[in-house]
Amino acid sequence: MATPKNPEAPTVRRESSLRTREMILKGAMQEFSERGFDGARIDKIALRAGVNKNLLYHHYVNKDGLFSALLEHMYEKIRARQRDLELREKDPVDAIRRLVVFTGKIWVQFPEFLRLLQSENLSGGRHVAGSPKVPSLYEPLLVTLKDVLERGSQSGQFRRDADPVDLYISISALTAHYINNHYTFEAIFGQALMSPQRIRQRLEHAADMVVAYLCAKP
Amino acid sequence: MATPKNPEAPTVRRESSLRTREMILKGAMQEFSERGFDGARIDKIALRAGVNKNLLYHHYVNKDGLFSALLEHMYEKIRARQRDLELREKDPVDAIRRLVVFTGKIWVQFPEFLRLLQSENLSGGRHVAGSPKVPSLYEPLLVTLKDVLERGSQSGQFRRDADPVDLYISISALTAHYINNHYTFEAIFGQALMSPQRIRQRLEHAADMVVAYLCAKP
DNA sequence: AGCACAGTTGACCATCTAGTCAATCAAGAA
DNA sequence: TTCTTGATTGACTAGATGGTCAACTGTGCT
Repeated sequence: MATPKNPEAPTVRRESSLRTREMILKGAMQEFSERGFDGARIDKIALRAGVNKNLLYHHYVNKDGLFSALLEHMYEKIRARQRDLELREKDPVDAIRRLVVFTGKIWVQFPEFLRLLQSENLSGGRHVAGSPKVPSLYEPLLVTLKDVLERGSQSGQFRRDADPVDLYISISALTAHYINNHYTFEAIFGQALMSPQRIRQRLEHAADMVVAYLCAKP
Repeated sequence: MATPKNPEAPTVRRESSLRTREMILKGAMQEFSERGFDGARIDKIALRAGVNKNLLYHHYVNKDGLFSALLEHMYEKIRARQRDLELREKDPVDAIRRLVVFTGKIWVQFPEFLRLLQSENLSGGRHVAGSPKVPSLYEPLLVTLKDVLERGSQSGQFRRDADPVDLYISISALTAHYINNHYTFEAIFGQALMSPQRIRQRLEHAADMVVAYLCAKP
């Protein structure tokens, strides 16, 4: 190859390596989300990806590098998904309601991502800390949220003192915490929590709570 | 010894073994909460407890047994703490508000417990599933909560359709999720979340949200 | 044709780790 | 004193695990 003219050009080899990287991330996603960072085994990831173990080291340096890459990849995927939801044009109350339910459905659809985050926070956030890409991904969401809050308070429907960061954390909490901890909650309360109906009830409850907060006078 | 008359009698040996068990749990708490189940090392636990490694196996059979014992121990500790809070005699709104803030403060005071739960849920709740003690610990809390809700709706302050289980999960979510995921949230939002002032703001926000939900008409 | 280099591979290893074994110690019942 | 029994200890191991080494392949630039 030796100093190619166009390094971005899709050559046969470039495509093949792209495919293997995809396969590796897929295998890593399964293994890391099922066992957490420390429980995950490099050999199992290679096996799941159907790829020679050394390719993981070739492409991602080491276990931490692989986890970091996977985390970024998933953040992008989830944010892209969240961006599908258009909030600017709707009635503020509807917009917030939809944001809550939609966020909850994302967790249901990608429970592996939640487990990844759980594992990441358990290990002190060392991978996400080294990724400047992540905050930039979430800035648009915050802007949109601020915009909806602004419109809601100007129309007199929303309180004026709501903090967008706290609000987003609450939306995330009310939906994700339920799924993250369903095993222990099921043990505590002795009831199934992951049936579709029960999840629907949960998301309605979460949406009710957020809307009630925003519409309450402080 | 050979068939002692009173097996409960506090002999010198019984006391010593009690002390070592305490030390082991203390070391296990540190190690498990810092590294999660898979990341924790039996040798490190023994070292931290200042105790011979084989004593862990003598008293708790294996790593899983130790984790289960620790989990039960911590559940008891946390629930005992929660029971300190008397909710029956207060105004319903005040009672709920206090429950939220108090719950949040417990997480701040015992962050290791939250990490333990995170690790437990990450590994599919296999330890808590085998413990019949845990649900019985939480039944009184549910009863109290139902009682407060009942009083609140009879006085006309609270909505009538609030589900106590969903409500408790929400209280837990709004407070614990913030702490559980503060590393990733800090990375996302680029702001410190664990300062005493910021935590106070968070707990006020959580209490506001729960109260607004209960006081809203459905 | 020749060559450089990313991609790919199997063999290998130093180290770590949960768990085991067999022996020793000492409290206290008889 | 003797003897049982739980508490305690050091030495050991089988297997796993993250990571390395050196070699090979074939694309595509010159």
